[in-house]
Amino acid sequence: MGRPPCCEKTGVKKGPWTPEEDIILVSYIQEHGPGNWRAVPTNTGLLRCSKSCRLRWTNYLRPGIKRGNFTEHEEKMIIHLQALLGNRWAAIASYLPQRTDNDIKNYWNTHLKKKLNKKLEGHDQEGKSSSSSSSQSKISKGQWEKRLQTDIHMAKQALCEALSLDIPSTGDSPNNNNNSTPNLPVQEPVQTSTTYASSAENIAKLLQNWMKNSPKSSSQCRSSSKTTQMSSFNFPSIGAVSSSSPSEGTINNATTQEGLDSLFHFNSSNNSDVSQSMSVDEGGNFTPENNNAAIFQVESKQNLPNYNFKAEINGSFHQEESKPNLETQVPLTFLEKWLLDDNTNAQAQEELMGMALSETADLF
DNA sequence: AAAGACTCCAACCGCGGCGTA
DNA sequence: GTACGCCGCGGTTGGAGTCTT
Repeated sequence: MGRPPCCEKTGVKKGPWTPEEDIILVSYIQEHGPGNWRAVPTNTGLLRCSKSCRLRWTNYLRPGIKRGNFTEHEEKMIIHLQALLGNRWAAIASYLPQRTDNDIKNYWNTHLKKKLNKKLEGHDQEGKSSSSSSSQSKISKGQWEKRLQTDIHMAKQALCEALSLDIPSTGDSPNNNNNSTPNLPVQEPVQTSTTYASSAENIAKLLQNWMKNSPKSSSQCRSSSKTTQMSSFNFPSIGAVSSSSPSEGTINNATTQEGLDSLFHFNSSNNSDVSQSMSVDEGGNFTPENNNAAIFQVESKQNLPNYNFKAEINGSFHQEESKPNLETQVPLTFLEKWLLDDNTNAQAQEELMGMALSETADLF
């Protein structure tokens, strides 16, 4: 019949992840690659449910995540995509591969919503003051969105039908993630070769913070970028944590210098996805082998489901999503073309972004 | 300086789709 | 065909940090 339960509800740790847990998770994924989340807690000895592990990886530890402020361009992208797709954050995030859906969702809820509300209110005030508003401006936002979504839906259906004749299967895309636009022909909008800050940098920061934190304090402090700097470093005993998983040797190695090297020098030859260059000095201090940012060399490996990276010497990444070239001859609406276009058309995007929503509505 | 209000975001929860036994 | 588990998604929450009074 069915499978064993995902995870026992009892004895599962909740709350913020400690740096130690992060290290264990990262090293495990480095070894085995992402996926098969159910096996992660049992194999690593982490007292976390598989869901929590997956979330931690996808939202925080995963390579390629950009942190910090959203750029104006990203902001505009999100606003427009939200207008198009609604609160389908995963779909929106697929157009901003450096950002997680959680990040985008948070940013929307905390910043953009308010921003737009203010703008909307301002517009309302203007509308009230000037009675001779155009007939178009009378269309409420809700109506406009409905119309937009209907149009998109119809366009997608037409595209899907057309593609089903021309392309036997589009399901092989490694990024075909069952998101809410499954029928959209996936010429993935993400950059085929985009340079951006290493998110492995996140892990570097994390590791640096962790190195600076004492194990005791680390359980108190959050492992986010907000983590306060600690003055001393005591290397925690990861081996102790991994004692519950004797079958996994890699984690036990981490207590030795060799183990550390193997931990920080991601260069697995099988299906591991990341390779990093870092060093740990005599005092156990973690030092990236470059001045400011740690260099993580992340190379494209074959079996990686989602992310292939090429590293540059300056520590930035090229993300090369190995997607099938689904160049189609099917006519697209202007806006969908724009959405499906890659980021090399930044200027065109900027122009489109500059348009008012009411203007983009005319494109349909 | 202290207390309360507010902001932000990592993490949790619950649901639905899909795959598997 | 059915039941069950896994995975991914969107909504929500908890609490640390920051701002205001």
